[in-house]
Amino acid sequence: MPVNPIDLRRVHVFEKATDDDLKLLVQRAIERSIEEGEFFFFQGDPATYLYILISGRAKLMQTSKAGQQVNLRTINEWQLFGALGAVREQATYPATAQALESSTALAIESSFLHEMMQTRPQLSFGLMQLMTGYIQEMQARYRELATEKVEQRIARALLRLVATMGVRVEGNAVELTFTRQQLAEISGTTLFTVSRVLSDWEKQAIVETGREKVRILKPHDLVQIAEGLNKKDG
Amino acid sequence: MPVNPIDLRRVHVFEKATDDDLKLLVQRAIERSIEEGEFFFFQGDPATYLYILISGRAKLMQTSKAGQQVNLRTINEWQLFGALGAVREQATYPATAQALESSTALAIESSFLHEMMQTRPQLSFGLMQLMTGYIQEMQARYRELATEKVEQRIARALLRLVATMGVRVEGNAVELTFTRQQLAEISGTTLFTVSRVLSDWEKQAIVETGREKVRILKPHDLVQIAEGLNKKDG
DNA sequence: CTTTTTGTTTGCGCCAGCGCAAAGACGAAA
DNA sequence: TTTCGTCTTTGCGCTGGCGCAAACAAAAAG
Repeated sequence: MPVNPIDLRRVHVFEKATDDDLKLLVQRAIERSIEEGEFFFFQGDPATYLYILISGRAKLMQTSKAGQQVNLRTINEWQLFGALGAVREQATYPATAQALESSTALAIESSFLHEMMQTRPQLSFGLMQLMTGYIQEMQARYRELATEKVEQRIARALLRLVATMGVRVEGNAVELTFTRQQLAEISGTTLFTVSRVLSDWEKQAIVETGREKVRILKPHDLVQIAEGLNKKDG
Repeated sequence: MPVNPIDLRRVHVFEKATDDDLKLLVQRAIERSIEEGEFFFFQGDPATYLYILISGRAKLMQTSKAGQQVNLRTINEWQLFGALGAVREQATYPATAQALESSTALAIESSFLHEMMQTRPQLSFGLMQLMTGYIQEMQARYRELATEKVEQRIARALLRLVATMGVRVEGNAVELTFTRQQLAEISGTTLFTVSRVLSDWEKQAIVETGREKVRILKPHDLVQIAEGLNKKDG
């Protein structure tokens, strides 16, 4: 089903675009639907299209020569990804985008956005803001990985996920749908360690766990842990 | 001593700027010289100026609430830093910039560059390219930290430093000037571990070390190590 | 229903790398 | 030269967190 141009306003980068520009974008866009586990693009492919996720969920990940993977971030609805090609000619995607569930995205030619930005500074600023956001997030995550203990990192990962995609259930509990494996990748550890830590927290009634489920009962305690202030009842 | 506008071309972002624009920038710039160990700005300060390092060397670092530090990158001559404020109004610096040696930089008001970018798409693209470069580097470093062993990370850090600031000496050896502590911060480990690893490599004649000096004799061996292919004579 | 697949938990062994301490080496200054 | 401060090395003990294996649990498929 066709996308309403107005909906594109939900994409931060296009917040201040004119109605006409949005219409242009939608006209030039191709809709691509893929199944869970399939790929929008692979690391190393020429970055000819940029994508806007309109339904579903995807992840960006990076692989080293030795074949080891890390998750860079999770993409939710109305988020832009793969936009690098609009900046640098002949760029290749620095990461792989894989659908976490059946997903649909709008694909727009990178060169088209590039052209539009030539005459629309607002668009450039929008994209730059998106980029500075990434830079800051990556810097923060890098610092966390370098200086913090696993427990802190898992806590932080959970809090970040709550902010972007938590679903409020009864009371002030919030529920997340994630496998231990995914959580491990996000927080840079192993599924075993995640499982052990979550079991610990469950004993302390900070969370409730289930298959592919984490329900957060005491967010404040998680914040304490994330900031390294949980000096054993200090 | 005054900066020649033409020299600003050495800054990637200004590569394609007109002579007039460069002149404008220099006119609006303030020269700031600081001593080793002093600061251009602190994390959390309002990002009112952006800087171009014209001599010396500086580092960008980030501190967590708990006071732990990481180095984000080293800034060399003719590199732009602290440019975030030109993108987002009322932004604050997400990192602290400290001089590694006596350094001089041009300070330009963020709002001024912001204004210029309104009418000069080339400038925006230049800045975006800088940003995508950072994003990619941070992503790569994050992956390395998450998946690679210390030895690999130290090797990688050395190779990166060689590329940006290595000084060629006799033969094809390259020399770097860094304390073990700095190398440790860059590669996300401790000065002890760096020392041990370098001693190892010295025994294998891959490097020669001295006080604040690392001379790389066999870069190729380092590349092997960095890529995790040094399976004990595999 | 049964079987298969996918996800989770937990025990156990192990080791890379950290932290400390103490000694050594180098460079600068006097 | 000696002194002083900074940087480096190395031994030693310790532990956080990884990796494997095996059992268990829940969902999906048949």
